[in-house]
Amino acid sequence: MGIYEELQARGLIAQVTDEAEIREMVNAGKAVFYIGFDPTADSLHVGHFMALCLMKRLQMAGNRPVVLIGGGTAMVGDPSGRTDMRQMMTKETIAHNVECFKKQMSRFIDFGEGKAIVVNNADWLLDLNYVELLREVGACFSVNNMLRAECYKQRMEHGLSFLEFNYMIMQSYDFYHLYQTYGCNMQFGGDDQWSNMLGGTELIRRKLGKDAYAMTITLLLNSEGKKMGKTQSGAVWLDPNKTSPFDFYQYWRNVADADVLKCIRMLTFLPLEQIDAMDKWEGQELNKAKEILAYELTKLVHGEEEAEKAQSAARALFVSGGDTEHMPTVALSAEAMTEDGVGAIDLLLATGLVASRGEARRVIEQGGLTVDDERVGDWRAVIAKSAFDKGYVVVRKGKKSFCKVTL
RNA sequence: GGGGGAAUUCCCGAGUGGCCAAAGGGGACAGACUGUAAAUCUGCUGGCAACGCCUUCGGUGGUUCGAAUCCACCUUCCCCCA
Repeated sequence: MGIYEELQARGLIAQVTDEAEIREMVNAGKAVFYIGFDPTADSLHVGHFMALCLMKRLQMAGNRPVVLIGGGTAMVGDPSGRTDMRQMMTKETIAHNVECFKKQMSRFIDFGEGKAIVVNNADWLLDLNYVELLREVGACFSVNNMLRAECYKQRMEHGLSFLEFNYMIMQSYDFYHLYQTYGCNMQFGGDDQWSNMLGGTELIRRKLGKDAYAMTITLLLNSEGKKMGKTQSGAVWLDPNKTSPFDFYQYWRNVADADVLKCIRMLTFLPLEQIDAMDKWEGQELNKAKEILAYELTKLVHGEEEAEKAQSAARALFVSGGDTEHMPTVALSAEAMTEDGVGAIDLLLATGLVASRGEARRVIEQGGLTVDDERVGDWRAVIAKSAFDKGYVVVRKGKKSFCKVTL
């Protein structure tokens, strides 16, 4: 089985320009391909992670990856799949984000001699001359066609600035540039990038009369059709300071039944035979699959040690008798603890699990607070100092939020 | 360039002088049921030293005893005509 077939079996391939050609090239390890990442935040998230994994798989099959960081395109902002305009970012923010991206990526991709390379499109886009560019590539684009592109459709209803309209041209120019500079003949990207990518192959064909290829990765959607990797409070980040390994683990541990196998197939590096065996699992057995998914992904992103810690902390909380060593921990401030002990509201507030005293009171009134497995039903209750004799108490809000509190 | 409309709490969206911390829905959170799942039912959803007080309806000023609501200017967005 070639790499192309494997990608297919994992459900990673969404659209391709020329299946036969791409299959042959990729399986033979002859592709020089690029994936673009716009540095719109100071950390990569799960969506990027998928792309990086794809890169890794293809690299392992002998293909040469080019990581393109969109320091230039980020100045414009990609309107694809968005209903609102992007916040304009300052040059300083973008430069900072570029650095953060590079650091995180080196964890997944081998940038050793003759392996993958990193480029930043700011290096060629920022120096472009407007009129020259218009004459050189602007002539190759049909506005009629562009307006028909899927990525602009949504925005046609709400308004699209000329700035963002040019995003497709920037991205196309990137591909054209990389084709000429590095012989890069293939582009990968999220499925929402399809029209932008086609713009590039079209430009190369018109300008150079050569064929270039594009392939998109299936977007990771849950069974309700929503993008995965997002929580109430935002994206699931790869930076441990933005999303702790424990929270990262818990995110995957809690995916819906219908999504587990899909995630394992698409995101992990487990052999397909093993995954196929899991496919037969049902009901409670799926919990095992969720644990595997959470463990494997945490290991890939944060390393084996962190994955072990997260797993053991999770088991400690949900399965009795585990060790509490790796649970998220907070120290109680000296003021909160009086002679008698600490008020239930103050204790809950100290964990950071609630945002205000009002919310803390509400949670307690509704029976959501547990201290060392004892439900505290009265918000006026005081947790005796002696409860801390062992050095800590375990505070639990609802079913899934925990925190160990030390003195 | 001309004309018309819009901005409300996490999101959508009612509200056009006091009865408004602001209907309704969604989401989130908590409880019951469970498998750390889904579905369902219930509660709850600005803050606080809490029968009261404070902050909030794009921004800044103003009218008024009293403004989300009226007026002026500003900002942003949408639609129509060029």
